[in-house]
Amino acid sequence: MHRPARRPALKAGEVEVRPGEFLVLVNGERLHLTVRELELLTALVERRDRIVTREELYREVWGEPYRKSDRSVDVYVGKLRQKLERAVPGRSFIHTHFGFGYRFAAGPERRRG
Amino acid sequence: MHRPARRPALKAGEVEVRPGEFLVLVNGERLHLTVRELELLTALVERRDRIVTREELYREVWGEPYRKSDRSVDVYVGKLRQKLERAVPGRSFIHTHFGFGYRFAAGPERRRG
DNA sequence: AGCCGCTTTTACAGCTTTTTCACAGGCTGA
DNA sequence: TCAGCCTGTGAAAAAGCTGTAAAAGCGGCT
Repeated sequence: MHRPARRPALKAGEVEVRPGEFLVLVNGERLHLTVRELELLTALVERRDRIVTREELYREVWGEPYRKSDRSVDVYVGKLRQKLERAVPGRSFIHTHFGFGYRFAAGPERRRG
Repeated sequence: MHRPARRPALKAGEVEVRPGEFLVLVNGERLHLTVRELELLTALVERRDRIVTREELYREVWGEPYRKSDRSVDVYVGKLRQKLERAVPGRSFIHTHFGFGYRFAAGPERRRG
């Protein structure tokens, strides 16, 4: 893993991630996450509004090559969704793109191009 | 699932394809495509204004030799036409050249061939 | 040891996509 | 015009992907 020791805080809508402080705030409330959950959420928020493959997420968070049979990313996306849903009911942050990967989006669709 | 990592964005009239981001924009709006649809559209746009045989398309997208009885290319051209028609009614991007193949064209016709 | 919390793996149901099939209709050369 | 190959397309079958609960694994702690 080659991430800098100090990683900047990221804000995406209601979600604020401060990886360096091991802290996630949702609407100002602390969200209790495990290490893996925090790292995966950080990776997703760093890449917000983009479709990210499982391979990229796995490499970034687990630090080793992805095996297609490995479902860890899916399982942790599930955990994050549960916790985010409890924090902000009715809102969905992590979107599935079938066959491609996942995309974190906090705001309304951003127009691109 | 994902092919060459960094493929450049392509723009052809109203259609912009960003294969590296798994993204297609039509008049700035995201067009939701499946993996095969995206790859086929990318192959066509990369060869825009040229007649492309099914053999070439099949090799490029499916990565294996074409069998003459295989209608996959036709089926997916149909799917792309439907989705493009919904995005830009009245415009047709993918033209059939009977006995030869297909041709993607976004701009006005330059000449007949 | 037993318990606890976290991570990884497994299993399977439910979906979506892809492939294949069948047939209607189109095109072309003779 | 007609026979015969080509193309469009809906639909069924096959393949593949995702969500998720539950089991199994792994340290650390008391």
